[in-house]
Amino acid sequence: MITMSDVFEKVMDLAKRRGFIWPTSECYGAVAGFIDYGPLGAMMKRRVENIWRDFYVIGEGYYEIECPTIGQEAVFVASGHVKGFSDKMCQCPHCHEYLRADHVAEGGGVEGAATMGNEELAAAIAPCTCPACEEKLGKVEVFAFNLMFKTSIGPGSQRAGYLRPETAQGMFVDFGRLLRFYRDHLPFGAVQIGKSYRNEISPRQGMIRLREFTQAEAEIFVHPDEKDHPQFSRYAGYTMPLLTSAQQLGKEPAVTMTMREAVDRDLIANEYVAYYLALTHEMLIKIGVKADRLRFRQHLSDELAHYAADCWDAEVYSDRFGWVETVGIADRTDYDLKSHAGQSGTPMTVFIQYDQPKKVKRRRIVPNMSVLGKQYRNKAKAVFEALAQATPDEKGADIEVDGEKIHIPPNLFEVRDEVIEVRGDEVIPHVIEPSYGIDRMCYAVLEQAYDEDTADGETRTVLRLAPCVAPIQVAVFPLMNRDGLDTIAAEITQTLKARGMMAEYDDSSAIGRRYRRQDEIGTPFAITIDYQTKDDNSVTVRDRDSMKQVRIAIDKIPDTICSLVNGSAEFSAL
RNA sequence: GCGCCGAUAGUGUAGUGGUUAUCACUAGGCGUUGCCAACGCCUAAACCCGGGUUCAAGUCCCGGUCGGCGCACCA
Repeated sequence: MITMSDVFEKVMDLAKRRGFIWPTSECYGAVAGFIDYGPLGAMMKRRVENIWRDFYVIGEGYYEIECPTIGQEAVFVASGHVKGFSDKMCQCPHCHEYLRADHVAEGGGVEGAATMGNEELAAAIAPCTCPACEEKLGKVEVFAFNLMFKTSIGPGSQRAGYLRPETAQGMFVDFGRLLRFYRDHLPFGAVQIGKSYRNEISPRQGMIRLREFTQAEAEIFVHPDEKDHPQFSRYAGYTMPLLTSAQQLGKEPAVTMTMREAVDRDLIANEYVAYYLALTHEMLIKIGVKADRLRFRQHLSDELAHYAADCWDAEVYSDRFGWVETVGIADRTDYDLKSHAGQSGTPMTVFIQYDQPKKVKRRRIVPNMSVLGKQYRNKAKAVFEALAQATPDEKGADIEVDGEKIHIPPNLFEVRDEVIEVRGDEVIPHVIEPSYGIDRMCYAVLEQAYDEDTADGETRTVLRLAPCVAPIQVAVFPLMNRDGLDTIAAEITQTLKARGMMAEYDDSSAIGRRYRRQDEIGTPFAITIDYQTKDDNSVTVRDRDSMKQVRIAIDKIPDTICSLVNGSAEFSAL
């Protein structure tokens, strides 16, 4: 282990130098909040994404969909992003500091700032002092800063579009199609991996806060009364440290307990949330996050979105940035589907059939259309509607239409009591949403993998990447670049590639240098062809972390390397 | 956005306003080399961008961009 105060800089340096990530469009000057993944970074990121797919698409059976990254305005009106994703801001005329206008107002004792319009708020904060320079603000302009990138769709810019600030909305608006795809059954889920965009005011911290970033989100639609996960037994006994809201308020350390216990004690809202907390824990460990640098923190009531029933963040500890929110797992209730149903006019419900149809008594009031229609003419429709809701007695029914009280005598309608069969309910599903920040996961993987040790008195830089996320899975070296060793090495490389392995052949310079080069980019295994190979068809396999070597037969190479990379075999057991 | 600090080959760096911009590593070529950054020879490669001051700017000044830190922001 190394103790380095600034792993961040070393990791970023290595990332730039060896082609993991670098600033975008450097020849024109980079742009804050945007990065390029280089050859090795893009490869590693795909591996992380594919492990995510293994868990959600293959494991859970939630199919992946792909929606546009530009959405029309209505989508984000419904989601609340057009209104709620913007902050009311103002600029101090004295020190030119940008300030949150509503925060200034609250600090100055103004009530109801959150609901004020821009002009009203500007007037309200005029007597307040600037929190930065403590001058009296006076006349300022309050303006909205929306964190969404806005664009226009088609010529003439009649139609507003936004770059999506999250992938989630695509799955919500596709609800009807997805429901039919899953043959009208709850629960079901859909997932999406893709770019999202937020026009951050001041992005910082390398790849932690980006203006364009990759999200992997799952939207799991469940019956609101059935939040027990059918496969919960898989994780019922799974333990991990939980930092509940109570623990945080009491400044107590995280508690470790099983998921079963956490749900039973109501620390986690339901089995679904608990299941995905555990699944997330398992996945983050698999990609190489260290258990002691991973915790799950529950949102406090004041940071919980108003519609959410429960929300937990998986936080990964960074030497540079402290605890970084990397995954969010929320029970979003029926908020999103309700919003889109309301905005679009399309019902977003599932018909849940009863085991037995219910017989329900119903009173129906049938108006005498021909008489009432003539009598009330253009008001007739409103009269019929009011009458249907009325509770008539033997003297007739008293209704009110447009403020006018109307008496309908009993001979102008008929009251029918009937028994009808109700076969089920229309239910708005609740949504369980695990949402992963892929870029942050990649950063965590790199930072935690970075290590320096001493080999032969020299410092060795080594990325201890989990074999399953390492960009290059195996390197193949001929000990000498002659005597046929190079052709044997080239053949082995081809064989490995034919098995789908990312194998790299290298015959340049000294063998030690080649090992070091691969150590630095995290290649877990190296095969060396030496003179003994020509005698007995065996090669050495070298382990990156221990630098130990074992001999294996050439024909065993593909199977052995595959098992080592996918984790079904350990090097130490060879 | 504000404030402070910084920016020189791929990386890390030296560089009092005045020669052909220093050194190391890295990378490429050739040779050598029987397992962990070996060696020899050769080669490639940089003053962030735009103004200004000056006879002369990598160096001083102003603006911008990017990066780091603090503030603010982070549905």
